[in-house]
Amino acid sequence: MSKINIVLADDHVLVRNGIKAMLESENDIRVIGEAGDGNEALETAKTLKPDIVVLDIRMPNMTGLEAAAKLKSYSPGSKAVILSMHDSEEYVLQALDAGAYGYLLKDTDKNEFIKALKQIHGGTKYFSGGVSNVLANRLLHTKPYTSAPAPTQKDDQYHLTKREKEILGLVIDGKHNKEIADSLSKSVRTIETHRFNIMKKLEVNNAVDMVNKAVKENLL
Amino acid sequence: MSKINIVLADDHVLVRNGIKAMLESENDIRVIGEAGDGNEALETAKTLKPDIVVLDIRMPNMTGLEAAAKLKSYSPGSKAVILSMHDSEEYVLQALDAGAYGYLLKDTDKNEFIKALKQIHGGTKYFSGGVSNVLANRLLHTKPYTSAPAPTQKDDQYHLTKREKEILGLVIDGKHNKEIADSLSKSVRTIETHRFNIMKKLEVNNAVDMVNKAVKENLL
DNA sequence: AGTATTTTACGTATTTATACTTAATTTATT
DNA sequence: AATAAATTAAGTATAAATACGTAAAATACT
Repeated sequence: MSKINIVLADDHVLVRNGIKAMLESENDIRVIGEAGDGNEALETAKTLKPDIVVLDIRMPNMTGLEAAAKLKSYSPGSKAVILSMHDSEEYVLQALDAGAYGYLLKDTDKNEFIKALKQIHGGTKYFSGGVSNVLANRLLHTKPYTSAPAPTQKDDQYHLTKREKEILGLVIDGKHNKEIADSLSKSVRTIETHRFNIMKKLEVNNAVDMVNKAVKENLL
Repeated sequence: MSKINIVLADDHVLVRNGIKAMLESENDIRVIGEAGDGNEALETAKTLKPDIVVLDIRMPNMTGLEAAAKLKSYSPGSKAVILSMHDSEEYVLQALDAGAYGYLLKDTDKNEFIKALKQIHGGTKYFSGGVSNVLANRLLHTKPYTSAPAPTQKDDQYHLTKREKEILGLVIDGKHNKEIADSLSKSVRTIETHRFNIMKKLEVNNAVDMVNKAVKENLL
């Protein structure tokens, strides 16, 4: 069996070196190229036709997500893997949407990283355990992901503050105001105020509709 | 911080011992109970109220999946984790549907296992990397999982009458009791009685949870 | 025809949510 | 330092939901 050829794209040389060192011990994996930004990653992939391109999500010129989406037209046989520090739902879903074969968190340990690369090379997607949560919840709440709904002003129309989102989340979990108040060490009146404000913002007039709308508009 | 209390359910003593040995080194995790089949797992959970119940998928009397589904009524605070040898799509999706917080493959290594338990204890779902593929594909190919064919007697546990379902549907639509009463030409008291009965049947104690459970259990 | 289930609805009491307003603190932003 | 935004929380009033128990009709099932 031939080695798995990798191209690493990350704007920090240090990070690239770290990953390279990590992979060096594994002798069926080989880093054949590196890139410092999205464009370069695509060009390198086009030239070297690696099996896998590891893309940092945050890079100059072009993000890893954009690069992942374009990868197949530069090197059809290469598979993109997104590397990220965050387990943000948006990112994970966008990665999926961009056709990425994996989404790895930066705190993934060596063993898992290698396991993931091998699995992906075998054609199976791999999402870090820390991220599977996002997929699971998305599936449970059964909205198939419709690629990015242009977070223009819609985001503002229903703009909720951090605290409001937190409380909304607890309401969605079926918690009573009293429970929420206790768990946040706040007065029940405060929670009531927040709920009132949330309902006003969402233009609804009862808790169930509030939850409905929150889920529908994905405000959590 | 207190330890994470675990109950292990697997029909093979050897497997239980293996897992126990694996977890022993971790000093914020403690195995407080064991069970050899699904029924026993539920009874043990009811008594010991562990944080997490690790359930082998294949067990005598009751499978891990069934036990996971019933766990919340035996020990509401406990989270179920399914342990399986297979990454079968059906199993994974059924685990999700049963409300499990995780799905771990039996070849999961020690580090990952512990990471998973901690993460799950923190309230975040964890699905083995080898399994995330299933979730990802399911999401991409966008058929939201419609809970398995005929859930045998589960149907009976939460059996709602036609009227109750009708009213539940209206509640889910965010209607107030007054509106429901008007649209059905019934008294508000009647609607209240129905709601009370529905909530008793679903073992919940507020409207949002009623809706949550109804959606989750697909009772409409 | 007789029994079981479902649907309807009242009583009574308690709790919780809704509907606003106002306003004192914190925390961010410029 | 000044302004804006967010968080907290009170007042006051009304409306609605929750928690049972009880029970008369209407339907369904054997």
